[in-house]
Amino acid sequence: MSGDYLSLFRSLLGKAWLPRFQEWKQPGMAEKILIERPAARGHGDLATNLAMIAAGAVRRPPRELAAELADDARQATELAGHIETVEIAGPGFINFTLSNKSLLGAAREALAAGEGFGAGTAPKPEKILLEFVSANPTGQLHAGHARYAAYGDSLRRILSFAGHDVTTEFYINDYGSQMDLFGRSLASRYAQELGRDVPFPDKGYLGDYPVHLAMRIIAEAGDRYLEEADPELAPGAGDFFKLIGRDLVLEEMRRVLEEFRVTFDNWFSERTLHESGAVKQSLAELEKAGEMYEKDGALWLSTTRYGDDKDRVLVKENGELTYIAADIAYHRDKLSRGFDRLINIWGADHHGYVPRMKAALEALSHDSEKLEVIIGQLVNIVEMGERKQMSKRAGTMVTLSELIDSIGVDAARFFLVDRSHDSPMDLDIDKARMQSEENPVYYVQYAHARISSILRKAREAGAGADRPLDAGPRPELAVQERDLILKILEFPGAAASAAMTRGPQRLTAYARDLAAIFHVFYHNCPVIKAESATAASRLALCRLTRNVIARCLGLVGVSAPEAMQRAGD
RNA sequence: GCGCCCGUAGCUCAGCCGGAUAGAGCGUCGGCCUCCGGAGCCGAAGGCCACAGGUUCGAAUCCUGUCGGGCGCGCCA
Repeated sequence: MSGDYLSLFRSLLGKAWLPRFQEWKQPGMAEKILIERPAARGHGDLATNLAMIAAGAVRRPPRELAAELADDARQATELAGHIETVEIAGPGFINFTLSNKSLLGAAREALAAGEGFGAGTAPKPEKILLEFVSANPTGQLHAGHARYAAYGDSLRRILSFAGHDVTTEFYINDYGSQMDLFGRSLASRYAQELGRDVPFPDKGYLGDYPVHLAMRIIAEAGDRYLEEADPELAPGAGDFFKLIGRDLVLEEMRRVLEEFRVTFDNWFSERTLHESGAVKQSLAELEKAGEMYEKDGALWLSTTRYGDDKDRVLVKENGELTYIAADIAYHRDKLSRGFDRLINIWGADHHGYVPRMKAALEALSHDSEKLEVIIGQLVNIVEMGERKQMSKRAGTMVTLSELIDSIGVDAARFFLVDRSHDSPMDLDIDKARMQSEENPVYYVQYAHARISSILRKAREAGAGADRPLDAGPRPELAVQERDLILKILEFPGAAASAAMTRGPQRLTAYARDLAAIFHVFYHNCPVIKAESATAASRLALCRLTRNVIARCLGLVGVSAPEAMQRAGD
């Protein structure tokens, strides 16, 4: 946790106050110290509400406790040099004003920490498997997938930065009745394109996409598979085509995801679980553990024993396996790979599935606490002020590819991740396109470009752009300069909070704040034009600010440009 | 009917392990470019934090209920 000044300050306070906690017989109090930035400027740089928390336990007036704590802080050798003033205010807040020297020292350390500033905040680093998107390989990725892709990939970056060992995985649902239907739809379109009438299956995959796939197959292989496409001649026609189709679809998905800056360490095929016997094996294990029973000709798993609201069928009456049978084997496989935690990102339409999956893991004597399912709310497409459901059939589907084309990767990723994953989102594609130039992402990127420009100018002028932050004495700091440093010092906390709450929007919000504070600093504090020592110090502060902005953007997969193109060009 | 999520400025949404005067972007109105990038800054208007109770010194935040919206409740995936 290098460069985390606020944590350091907290632990110094804990040390200074330890005798007082012992006197109050509240030895655990040090854990409860919460350091915040007060909302109002008159309330100092940092504040703690500890006296008010303690008042309840000690049964004494908060202001009285605050007075004692404030005295201790003023006299503590640990804090000497860090603190300018300590004041009590309101119902019992203790407000600290930090010394310029301490602030500059903190900024210097943050700069020296470089890439490591704010990294490694996880209290207990874990080996994590993060599974997301996992779309059926039967069509294109849509805006809903885009949301989960942006969210999941940001989470990968954020959790890794916090010190976790993260592996990402895309589960390919390439087995079962949907795939069969897809294969038969594709076979039919292929034959039809070649002039042979092979009937289109009932409830098959409509739309242009299977037709495009068929045409691609023709472009590559001509009519070579024509006999294969006809179920009259080849009983396994669907099987043949679904595998070709799957590969084409996956290739396309991978390409679009990469363009969206989302990559997966593993692509895991459901089919392989059936072929390797892994599904049968986990069924046998459940059977052996006495967790299964037969009813109505089907095989059931007693998930109700572990909190599910009804038992679930694993083997259907007709002998086919249900989706969850394979999913159990899949999660068993994940756990066998030695992960401390499995994080799954599922759409809200799958949330009812969580209890049965956890129950299944319990039935296999696994700790279901290891499975963390994050439910992402859905994306509504808004057109002409009207909400439409995302539907492949109704043609109201906006694809990831279209989204990238209309607003670009940066704006799309920032937009998708800027609101919390558990509130539903409206996406008006036309509005998004029109407003793309006013997207908040540019506000943050502009600050980065502006700083880059200042640093370029300084370097050209030989103004010492690379001099260390503490070059020369700097007894004075402008308020805007103090605000900027204090905001930067919040970064490790923001990154930690984003990781802990699985909330990338903490970082986009933080980045916006930081950019705003930088713009204010810029308008009030000359950098290059300041006298030499001040200029050197401010240039270093600019570098630090740029690093942090770039880091925030990088953690959500958004680029940090050295220069912005002018709007309207 | 039961379960999960959401209800905060005109719009899109942060804040939700309780804290001081509730924030941002967009939109509206008024200022600021001989000066390091005006995609910026400064100011103004705009809020019973859905509603009603409860816990607390203190509630947008925690608990209960009501209303409104989304999503589930398959031998589909």
